[in-house]
Amino acid sequence: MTNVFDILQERGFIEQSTNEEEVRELLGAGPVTFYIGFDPTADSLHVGHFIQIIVMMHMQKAGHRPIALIGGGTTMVGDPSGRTDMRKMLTQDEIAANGERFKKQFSKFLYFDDKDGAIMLNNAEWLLPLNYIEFIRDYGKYFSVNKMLTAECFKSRMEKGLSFLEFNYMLMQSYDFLELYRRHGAILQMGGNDQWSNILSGADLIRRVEGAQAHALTFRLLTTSAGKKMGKTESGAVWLDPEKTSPYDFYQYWRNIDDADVANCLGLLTFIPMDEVRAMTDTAAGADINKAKECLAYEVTALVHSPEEAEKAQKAARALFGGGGGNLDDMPTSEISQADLANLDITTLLNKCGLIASNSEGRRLIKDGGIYLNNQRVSSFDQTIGAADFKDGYALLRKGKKVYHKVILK
RNA sequence: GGAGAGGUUCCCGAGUGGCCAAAGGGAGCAGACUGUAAAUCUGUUGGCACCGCCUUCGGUGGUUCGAAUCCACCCCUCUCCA
Repeated sequence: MTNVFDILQERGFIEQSTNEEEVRELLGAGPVTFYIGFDPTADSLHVGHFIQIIVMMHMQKAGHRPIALIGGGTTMVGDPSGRTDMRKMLTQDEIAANGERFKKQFSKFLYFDDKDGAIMLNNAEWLLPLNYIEFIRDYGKYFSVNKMLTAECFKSRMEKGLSFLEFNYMLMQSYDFLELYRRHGAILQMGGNDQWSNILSGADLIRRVEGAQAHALTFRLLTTSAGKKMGKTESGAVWLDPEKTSPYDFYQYWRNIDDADVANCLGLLTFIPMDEVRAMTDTAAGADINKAKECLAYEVTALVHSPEEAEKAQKAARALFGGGGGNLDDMPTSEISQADLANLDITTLLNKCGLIASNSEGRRLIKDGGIYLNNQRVSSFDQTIGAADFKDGYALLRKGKKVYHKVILK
């Protein structure tokens, strides 16, 4: 059987490890219990988390045991890594509620059932009851402030300022690793490359306290070829929760990524064998790359939502962009009543559908020629909408080239 | 605690009494060209009953015909000193 380390490497995940050879051997030798932490700072996981989940899936497939750690405790502190300012403080209730949402989402991707299955834990369990004096006496003594200050994750904050609260984050995460080592024999922590210093610090703590060797392995963050973080849209992150990012929008996000990022994403976000990925993208010149994009969009949507949802999204997208035919049932839709129809103008309608944030924006868009009703450019912002615009009971609104919205007249 | 610098529209960052809804850049949005791509060019980016009106420049008061700009107090951030 192929060593999962090689798989991860081939697919482009691996960025840094404590010792490449040792970690590789470790993963080849037998089942390893490892963990990845997720701080519940929002009410849904997003694609940045998804890449970590994919890693856990690869690892579980290879016979290793994942611990999905929900950071109910660490979120109380807030990770300063990769941030230029302090995070918004969340209340304990919000954190707990978010943690519950995470929990549900995880169960979709990993097996937790049997005794060898994945484990889901929340570090609130051991972090919240910690006693301050006891903790800093027993563990604080192992941390060198001088050394911590040289860590990359703090360096960037030396100018903008770093509160003592956030400075403690590294200790909390390190303690997690130690706790999971003690409870479940976890000897490997993985995470995004921004977690490198936090993870290392935990491995150090285990060595100092327990005299045992623990390992760190970090992955590339999901970035575009231009180095920008992926998974962001104008309306925020690309969420895994279908309520927050509809399967259609999710599909479209991947369908629209840059040519240069397709191969990358196929490696990181799907399970398509790498030789197929290469076959699809290596030679794909010009418009052929679109096939690879469709494949990517379909696969990721199928994984995150379901093959049925992916199918629907694909059909809707093809119907809209492929020119005629196809099924318009699965695109974003609003309903209006006969009563709404009285004196209904285009701006009001756009507003109702959530396509514009203000009437001013609507005016602007119409002035710029960016609004279409039933594929006819709208030229006046006070154009009225009547029953005649609803052929077959619906009207098709479009904003710009890509944002379609169906309005059903009830 | 002391001294200094600073808090401006989504972000960075100009602006130091009227010509400021506020330069410039980034980012977003739209148009053209395309492959639902990139690059490029153009337009645009507080709100509204939109040739006009209303609300914005950390907060609260004040000076003034008029304040993002001046004054007072307060809050917050950074740097140096303790």
